[in-house]
Amino acid sequence: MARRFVLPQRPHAGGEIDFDSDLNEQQLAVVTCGGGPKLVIAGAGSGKTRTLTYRVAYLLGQGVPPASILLVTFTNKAAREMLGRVGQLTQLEPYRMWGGTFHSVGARLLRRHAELLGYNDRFSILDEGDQRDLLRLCTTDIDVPVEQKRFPSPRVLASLFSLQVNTRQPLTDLIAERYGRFLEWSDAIGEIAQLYGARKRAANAMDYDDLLQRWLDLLRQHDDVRRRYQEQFTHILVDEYQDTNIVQAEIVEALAGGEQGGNLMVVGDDSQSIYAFRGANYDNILRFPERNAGTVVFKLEANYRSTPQIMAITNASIRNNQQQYEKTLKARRSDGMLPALVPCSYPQQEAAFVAERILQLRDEGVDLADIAVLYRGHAHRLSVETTLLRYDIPYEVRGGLRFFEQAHIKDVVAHLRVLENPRDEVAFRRVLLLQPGIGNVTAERVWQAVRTGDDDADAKDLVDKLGTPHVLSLLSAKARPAWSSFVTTMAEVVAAEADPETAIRGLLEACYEDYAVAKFDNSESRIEDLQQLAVFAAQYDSVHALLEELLLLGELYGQNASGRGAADDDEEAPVVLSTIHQAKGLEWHTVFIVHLLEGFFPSPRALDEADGEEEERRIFYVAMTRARDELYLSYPIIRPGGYGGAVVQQPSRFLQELPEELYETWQLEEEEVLTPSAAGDSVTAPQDTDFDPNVDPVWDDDEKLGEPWADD
DNA sequence: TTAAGCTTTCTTTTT
DNA sequence: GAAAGCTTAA
Repeated sequence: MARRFVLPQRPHAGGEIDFDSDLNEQQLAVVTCGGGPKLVIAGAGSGKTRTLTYRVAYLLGQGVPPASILLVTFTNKAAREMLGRVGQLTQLEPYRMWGGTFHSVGARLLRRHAELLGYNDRFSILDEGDQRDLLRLCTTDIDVPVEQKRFPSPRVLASLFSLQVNTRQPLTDLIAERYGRFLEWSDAIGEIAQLYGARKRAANAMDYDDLLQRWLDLLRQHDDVRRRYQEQFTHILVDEYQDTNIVQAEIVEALAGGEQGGNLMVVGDDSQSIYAFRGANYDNILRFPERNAGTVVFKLEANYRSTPQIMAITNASIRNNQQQYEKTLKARRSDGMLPALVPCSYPQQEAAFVAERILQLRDEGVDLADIAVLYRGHAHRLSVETTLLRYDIPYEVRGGLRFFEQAHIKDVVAHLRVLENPRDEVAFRRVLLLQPGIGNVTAERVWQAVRTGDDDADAKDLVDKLGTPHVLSLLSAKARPAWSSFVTTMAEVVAAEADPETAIRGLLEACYEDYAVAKFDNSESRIEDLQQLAVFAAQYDSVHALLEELLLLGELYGQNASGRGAADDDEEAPVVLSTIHQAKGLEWHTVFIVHLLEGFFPSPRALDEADGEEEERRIFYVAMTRARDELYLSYPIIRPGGYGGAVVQQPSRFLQELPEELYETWQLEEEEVLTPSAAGDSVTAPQDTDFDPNVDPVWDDDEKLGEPWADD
């Protein structure tokens, strides 16, 4: 009815970009290339992000409309940063471009077309915790003979079903391969898979894997939809392609397969593929040219990040892998110090070394925020964390429990989810179980009484039902007193509708604060978190937008995870503690990699998998290539064993295979002091030793330790 | 039927 | 060395 008036986006004057001087030859070739499938093998530190950014800017400059460009990245943060940068370069508003992770773009498209697949546009997204909750219900529903052997836990089931989607392997094969002991349960597991799928649908809910698989279904089953997006996305760029799985590859190939299609550019580094455990398929990048006829392969081989010394050691390490694209990274920086190999006696000493060296670096003028401590698994972070705390060095932990995954956050958010999607069984049960006097049995009854398959049902209907005499009759005497105030609260939240902040504050005051005090011993900090959540929610003008942010876009982590309230303004920006996986794509002046022990890194469980060792070596490679100037590889020779006894460990095989001339061994000596002195010079200057990583540096002893080494 | 208390099971990495 | 899961008491 209204007249359409199109406001074209035009580059402003001054938006001129000097491609020639901003990029090297290889980068420029990628940025300015023509149509057709493109594979860009981009070594670590080769300016991959820069190249992608300029490519997008270039396309816009060529007159490609922003809405025709789809940029898929590994994290949403990366997408935001890249598009923001494109915006700066081109003076165009970046919001018209499509950018994000596969999951977030998938969710966006699926909401548009949900009805075609039997969902509605307010479908819930189930995270892992929700997935497990639902799987538990499914397991209870099929009657497994209890007296027999153990049945796989929801966790195991979730990982099986996820791999089933992401790797396309038959369930029985997966069970046989990874959980042989559960083979006898294959039939029951298959049954649960069915049940789980049906229950997700009934709940109008998708888990992370559905966001990919349903997206592919959408493209495959609905030609008109597929054509529409093939026409829209004339340029598809995918970053970190080495970490995509089969479903993701098929999605982009389907999208790029249109008539003018084929403008698919994937960028990645096969040496940095570290997500096979969750179904990422190395073949995607290795065999991209086979799958996409006419592929032109580019290589970015100039490394601007690291010193030649660091590059020498990283290259030497990755050379031990068989499967990879041939490439030669060339150093562009001037010489720096040799990477340091630091054998330590025990974890506390290792942590002390890290802390002392950090203090020295700070004195030398290195920003704390430009220093990272990386480890293979979260468990390794503890000794470093406590030590940094003692040294009063501010730090920030990346990863671990995400903000949203903490119980108290999920509890409160579950209320909002019910309002958004009244069919969300998982969220509704969670809310019910918070009420006093209600356990599993009553929750089930109430759910059966109020559940609806009605597509258009809204939250108000649901809340109205909660107040009916019928529902009331299901409750035990214990549950009744609190019930009416619960129903009132929910009704108020419904009334607050579009305003997530008000809804959250209302919930807190009406009931959750009391609940938290009773339930958690650290209720204060949890309530504080929730206040933070309310503040955070204020930026969103709908519950819907808030939920999407929390579940998909969130790079939001727990407040309590940082050392000294790192966010405060006049505080120094903190040192970063992170798993290697979380460190992907980042870089620091100095990187410490700790706990490089055989038995930890490579992870023994990974070694069970085919090609497990190569993947672990790539993880090690990713870790080392994060460093620009200084790299410290350390390990404690004694680690506290799982059950009490300390165990002497070998250094990681990844250290043992490194040529000696590529690093320098630092021998730690403990200063002899009688008083517990403040941080001093207890870290010695580097010394030459003839250390051989095959031999324990301090003790020639390979047995279990009966006696503690204690401090001598 | 709930909820507390006790036992058991793991810990690789995450959108 | 914690969280989930099961048992048992109320």
